[in-house]
Amino acid sequence: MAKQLLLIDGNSIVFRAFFAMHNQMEKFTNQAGLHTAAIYGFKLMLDHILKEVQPDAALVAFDAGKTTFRTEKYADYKGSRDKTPGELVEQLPYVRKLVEASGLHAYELVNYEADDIIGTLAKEGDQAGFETMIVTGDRDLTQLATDHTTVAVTKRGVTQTEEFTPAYMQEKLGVTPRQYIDVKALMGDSSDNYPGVTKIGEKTAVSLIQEYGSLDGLYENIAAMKKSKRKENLINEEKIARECQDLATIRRDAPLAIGLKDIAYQGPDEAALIDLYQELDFKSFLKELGAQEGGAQVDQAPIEYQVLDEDNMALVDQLGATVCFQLEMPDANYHESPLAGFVIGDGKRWLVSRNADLLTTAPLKKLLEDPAVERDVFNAKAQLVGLHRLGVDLAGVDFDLLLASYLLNTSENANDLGVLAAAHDYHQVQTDEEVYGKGAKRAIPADDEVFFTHLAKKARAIRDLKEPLYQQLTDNEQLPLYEDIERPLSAVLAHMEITGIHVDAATLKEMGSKLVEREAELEQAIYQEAGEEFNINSPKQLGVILFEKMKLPVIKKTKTGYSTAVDVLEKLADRAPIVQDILAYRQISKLQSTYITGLLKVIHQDDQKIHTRYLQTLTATGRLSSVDPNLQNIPVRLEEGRQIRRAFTPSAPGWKIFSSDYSQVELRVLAHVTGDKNMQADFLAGKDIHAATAKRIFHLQSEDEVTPNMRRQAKAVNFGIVYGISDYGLAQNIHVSRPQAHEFIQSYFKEFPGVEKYVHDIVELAKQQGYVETLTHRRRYLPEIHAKSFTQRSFAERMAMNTPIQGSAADIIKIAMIRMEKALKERGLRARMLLQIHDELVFEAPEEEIAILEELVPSIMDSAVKLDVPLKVESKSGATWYDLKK
DNA sequence: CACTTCACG
DNA sequence: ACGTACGTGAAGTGG
Repeated sequence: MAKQLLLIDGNSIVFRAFFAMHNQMEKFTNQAGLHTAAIYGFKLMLDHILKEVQPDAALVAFDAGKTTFRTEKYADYKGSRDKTPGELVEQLPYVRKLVEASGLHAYELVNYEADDIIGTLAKEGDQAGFETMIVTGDRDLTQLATDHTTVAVTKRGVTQTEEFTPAYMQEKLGVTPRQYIDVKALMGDSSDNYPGVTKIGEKTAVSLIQEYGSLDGLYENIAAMKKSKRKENLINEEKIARECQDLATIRRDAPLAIGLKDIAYQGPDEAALIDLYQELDFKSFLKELGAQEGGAQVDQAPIEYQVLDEDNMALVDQLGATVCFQLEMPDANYHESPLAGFVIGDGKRWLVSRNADLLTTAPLKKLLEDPAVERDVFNAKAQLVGLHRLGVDLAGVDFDLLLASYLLNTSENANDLGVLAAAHDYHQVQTDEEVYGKGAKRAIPADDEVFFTHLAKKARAIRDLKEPLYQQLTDNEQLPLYEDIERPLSAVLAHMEITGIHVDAATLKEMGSKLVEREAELEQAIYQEAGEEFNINSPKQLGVILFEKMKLPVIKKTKTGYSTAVDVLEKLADRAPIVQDILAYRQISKLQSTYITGLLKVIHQDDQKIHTRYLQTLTATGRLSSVDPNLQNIPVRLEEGRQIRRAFTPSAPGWKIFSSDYSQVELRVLAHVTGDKNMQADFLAGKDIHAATAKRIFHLQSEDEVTPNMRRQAKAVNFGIVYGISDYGLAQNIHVSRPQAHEFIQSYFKEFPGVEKYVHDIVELAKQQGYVETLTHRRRYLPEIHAKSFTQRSFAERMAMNTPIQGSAADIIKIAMIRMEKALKERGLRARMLLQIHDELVFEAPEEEIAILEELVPSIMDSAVKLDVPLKVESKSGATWYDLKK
């Protein structure tokens, strides 16, 4: 088989890719704000063509600059072109990098266009017996087609092409490739700005060339041509036609410094591609490489380890005073995950085992429980819980790779050691997904070598990343956040998770059976009203019933169809009785599936408790989240749902549930960080803040004049400020017109000038430094603050306003939790902290300790930090979580 | 696995 | 003109 030569017209493909993806251009930017759509499109084209042609030699030709021999000869050549957009120019260097990393040669030649390079090499290819494929976005190159050279011209996108061979050109255009030049000479080319002969377009040009064979043939025989205006033009403009012919002719003898022998194609340089994709944020392509090559980017060099067993435990005593440790739990839920093995080591030696029970034996248990040993881990909280299951009390941790990574960049919230290591440019450890697989195929490898190597490399990664990450925390002024807040908090959270909260299954089941009955009634009523049975839980089917069959007005649409969300249904409620029933059905079915069935599934049979997991390294703001199950969204707003809380009871008779929550903590933080004197004055005076806000923005004499509706609106404005206000959002929320909402905001800013200054300044700060911070220097990067897209940029601006507020509130309660845990211990109280719900702490305690908690908990919470306004804490207690009373 | 909906702060 | 309130998790549907 003949050798294959691939020649790509770089500039024209990049242009095509850029304009093909122009409408989604803003979706394709990397973190640094670089546009990447054209690079992306180019990559798609490249993949496509490399699949079709397996080249032995390949080259991408680029234009060297604006001036070429053509512009020297003809000043107007390409003179009408618009300036290349900046969004495209910035991508060109990356396209070259992509080309080179993909194993193709890139070439340009001063004074020549890419076409000429391609023409010259195609000729060399023909002579050397190659089969050549030329890929371009420019039809002019079809003149290069021969029996051994095919010209693929992109159409519409960049991956679909039309392939021009001499035969196809004859059939489609009626001329040969060589004749195509002469056709162009007569008709001209407006995009390249050469005119051709007056009044001759493509049709005429083609028929003339067909008749006379060529431009030369035409002028040789022109005297015999019938007298006409056209003949006159042809004669008068012969010079132009000859010039245009010269311009249209692609050179096949450009003085290239390279030849076919220099452009052998040997496949991609994966490491370079990975670096490039990382810089460009091409996640899907990164994934492809990882999947195809099994993590080729990871250094696969072996690591030395020793397998521990009962007989060589003495090795443990030889470890130094600083050890990296990991109890391996393959399932995310470490309360239940199998304990697959462990690794412990000090950098000199890595000891591994599949037998987690060894950890309960003397030298290892002692090492883990000795406060004098410095232990470094990945996810201290998980290690604490896992070891607790073995009866080992991990005494404390120095470096937690997961926690440190999260603080350095709260948006990089992966939960996998390999992924995070790679994010810190460390490539000597694989991800769990790579080693263990995913989905149903996920399993601990049976092969000792594979499993132990992975464990040892994880431990080594913890060790290798310790110094650089500590250094970065220090540089960011985040060391106190790490050492004084997050690290101690991980132990507090572990303790809360292990303690769990008692849930009475019988109560839930009883509620469940009542709900099932009511659900069935509503279901029948809905079918009746609809006149047919359908799946009420399917928004799609429901949409058909409501908006097609019953012809109710469509208020809002989603990506996929009609919206049937609450706010829509509420607007339709008085038009058809079915809507009320659907709302009621939804409410009940939510309670049933999420809160009755859902919670019953996660009550542990041995202790009748639910043990949630708090995710400490997930949210971008610094809040916790709660999973398996989520105990931070147990119903409270509506009475029917609130009943669920009856099932949450103390774990011992004679005990009670106790809860304290911060009152308006986010607004107090707002008053503090903005320094707004009016808002601070209202808080210092102990006022009802929403009423006080209403009095100010509605210009009332006293708070007595505030109507409930005014207070409600003021409250919404306060929330809006915290969320990063917009008139649109506020208008939606309180159902007023957008100008009206705008008025509210202006009035608010006038009354609270410090707040206005803050929302302006924080966005500027985010733009200037690239991130915002909370009270404790928790950081959130906002690269999209520079986005050109209004939507994206606006999002980032609201995050800039909201994150310091929400995040500082999170800081405050975290500090309180650490102090609270300590206080309970110091005072020898039996009370236990069970739940954190963002601004609320829930405890259980013996009845006789409730009075103590009523003093202690608020005093610790309200003194967690010193703000310019007081923190206010309210407490309640009761027999169950439902029954809490002041 | 994406999408929609709805529970919480 | 653009077109959204901030931060989460779970369940169900349907491709």
